[in-house]
Amino acid sequence: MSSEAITDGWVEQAEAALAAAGRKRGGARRALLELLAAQECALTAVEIEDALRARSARPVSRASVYRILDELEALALVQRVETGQAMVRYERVCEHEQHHHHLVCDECGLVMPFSDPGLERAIDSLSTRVPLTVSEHEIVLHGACRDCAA
Amino acid sequence: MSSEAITDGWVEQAEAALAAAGRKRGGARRALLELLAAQECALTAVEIEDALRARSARPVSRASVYRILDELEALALVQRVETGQAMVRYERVCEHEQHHHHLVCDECGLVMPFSDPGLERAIDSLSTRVPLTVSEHEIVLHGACRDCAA
DNA sequence: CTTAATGCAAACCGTTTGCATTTCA
DNA sequence: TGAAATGCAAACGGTTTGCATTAAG
Repeated sequence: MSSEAITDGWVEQAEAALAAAGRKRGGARRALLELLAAQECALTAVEIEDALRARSARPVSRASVYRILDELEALALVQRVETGQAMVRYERVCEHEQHHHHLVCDECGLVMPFSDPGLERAIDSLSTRVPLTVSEHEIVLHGACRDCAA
Repeated sequence: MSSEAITDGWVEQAEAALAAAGRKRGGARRALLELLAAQECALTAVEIEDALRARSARPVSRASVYRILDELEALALVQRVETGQAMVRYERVCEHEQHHHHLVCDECGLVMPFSDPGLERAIDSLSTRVPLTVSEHEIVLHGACRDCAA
């Protein structure tokens, strides 16, 4: 399916990284990995929990969702996205995939990904001139989406 | 003092905007405005509350701090800054002042302002090509500050 | 006087933790 | 069998709300 093509073995990459870190396998985590692999953009913990319950996929408790996301974040397999919407969002990080950022509609809460080479260049150059060893950056543009602006 | 020179009458501008919106004046809000006017970078609600209590300035209750910040944000006099540190930060918005963004040290929590014309240009141009009527943007670079990276 | 401003304490809600149980290697 | 994984429910902590009181216009 298309989602597998897009993620290009991200689930396997994640499992390998976890194994290398001495972790055992588990069904809850596997289900969560597969869900994230199929997403185009960031989800909240609750959205993840609901999706796993709804999809007849293995239900995973809220606590496990957070714990698993934390582990994945520590291994840089997942990234937090702060959209200013009270809850944190999470999405997979895939090396072979183009880095993207987010557009947030402050009216309806819609979150969309976007990417822009010029912006990446500006950030990369900036990163070398700043009193911080930059590990990550996150750009969020706020505004009104097409439907809401209409 | 330098803080007044920097803020260039922001307190008065804010009071005027509030009056125009039909609001009455109040001591708590005034104290909060003066505190924000004197800051160089974003503060959390708790930091604001503590600063007002400590400085022998008028103490302001936590609830009022949040309510006042919400009002000021609605009038675009104050801006939220999401640093991914669990609590939101707030800082004044001053038209006559150069727009800045933030560096966050993920080790010690230090938050520093920075600005970069190239980045602003990239964002402005980007804003016209994206399916969102952009009202605001926020850039946060995460990493390790000089002390923590050492 | 009429409405906004404020304080206090309780409610909220996303997230984290403690503990008992199950599963993997 | 020993360590990691998971679920459940309680605890946490930042933020918001309800309600009574005070103060501005």
